[in-house]
Amino acid sequence: MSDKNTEPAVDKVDTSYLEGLVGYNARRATLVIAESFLKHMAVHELRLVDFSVLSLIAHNQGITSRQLCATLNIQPPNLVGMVNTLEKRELITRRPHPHDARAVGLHLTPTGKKLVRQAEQTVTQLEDDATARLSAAERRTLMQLLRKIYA
Amino acid sequence: MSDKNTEPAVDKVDTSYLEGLVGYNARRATLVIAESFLKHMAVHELRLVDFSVLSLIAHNQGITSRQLCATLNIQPPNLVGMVNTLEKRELITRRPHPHDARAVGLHLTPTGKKLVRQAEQTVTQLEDDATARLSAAERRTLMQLLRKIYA
DNA sequence: TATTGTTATACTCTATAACTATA
DNA sequence: TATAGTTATAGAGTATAACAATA
Repeated sequence: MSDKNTEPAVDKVDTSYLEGLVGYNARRATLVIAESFLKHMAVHELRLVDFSVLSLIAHNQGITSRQLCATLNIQPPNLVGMVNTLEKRELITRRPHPHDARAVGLHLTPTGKKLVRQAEQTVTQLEDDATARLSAAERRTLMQLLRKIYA
Repeated sequence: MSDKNTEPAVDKVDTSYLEGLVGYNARRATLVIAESFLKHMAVHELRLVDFSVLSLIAHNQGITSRQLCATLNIQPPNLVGMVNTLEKRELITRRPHPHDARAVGLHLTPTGKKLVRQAEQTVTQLEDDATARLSAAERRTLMQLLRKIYA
């Protein structure tokens, strides 16, 4: 065949348009951190959402499932299994809510408290790694700017 | 029952720990933008990933499926259906790759080009809305800091 | 041997409808 | 009438194994 082939081939992919979007950059950064999170949290057998739930219970002893769902944007049916699993692992307990017989307060067990302490240390390390190329001031700026988008 | 109930109840949920994490803030911001994206892109019948694929083809005529997968972190089997759908909608065409008979070059049709132009305008508007509380300088800083995390 | 594109398939994540007990 | 927690279920999204055609 003669070589006057006019079909274009792509050498290096031009991503400049997408890189000009905040959404694209936020998504890529989030995925990188989430991947690191998944890997580092494997030793504790926790996923991202499990850690968020445990940490919120740790800092809000007696929080209800509904409050967790509202805070983390989880649908109530999707939380049920997670809470059951955490309870079976004896990381949390359900106790009656003081003012509302429909609701159940969630509390950490001593084992749960210990795990949260360890997991939060892991997260601190992981966050330091992920933001290693940022100064402390840049890190604060970044979180401030992100909050302006979602809050 | 006597009211010396010692069970704690949570009034306002304390999220300060999670808000101190870059990953948490990045995730929340990403979800807010993604939700807006989904809503605004509904008129074009495009999801986030469809737009990314179309936009990359627009700026890289002749790009292959593999290159799209590598750029967007998609598994090849998951791209097949998307490309088929876009082809059925007559937004893209497959043409032989000039140097590699295994590969297929992806190209926009005139209809596809028109849709990408419209969709990119929608995205610009949407990004402006999402970052309305940021100055132009802050927007640039935000993208720069996010890139330092994932690049 | 390695890579492109593909099929089949499974697993996770997320969303909705409907029920019960209580407010 | 509304809300908390739950069950069942469906739909997206994402991942792996294996194959034919070509490098």
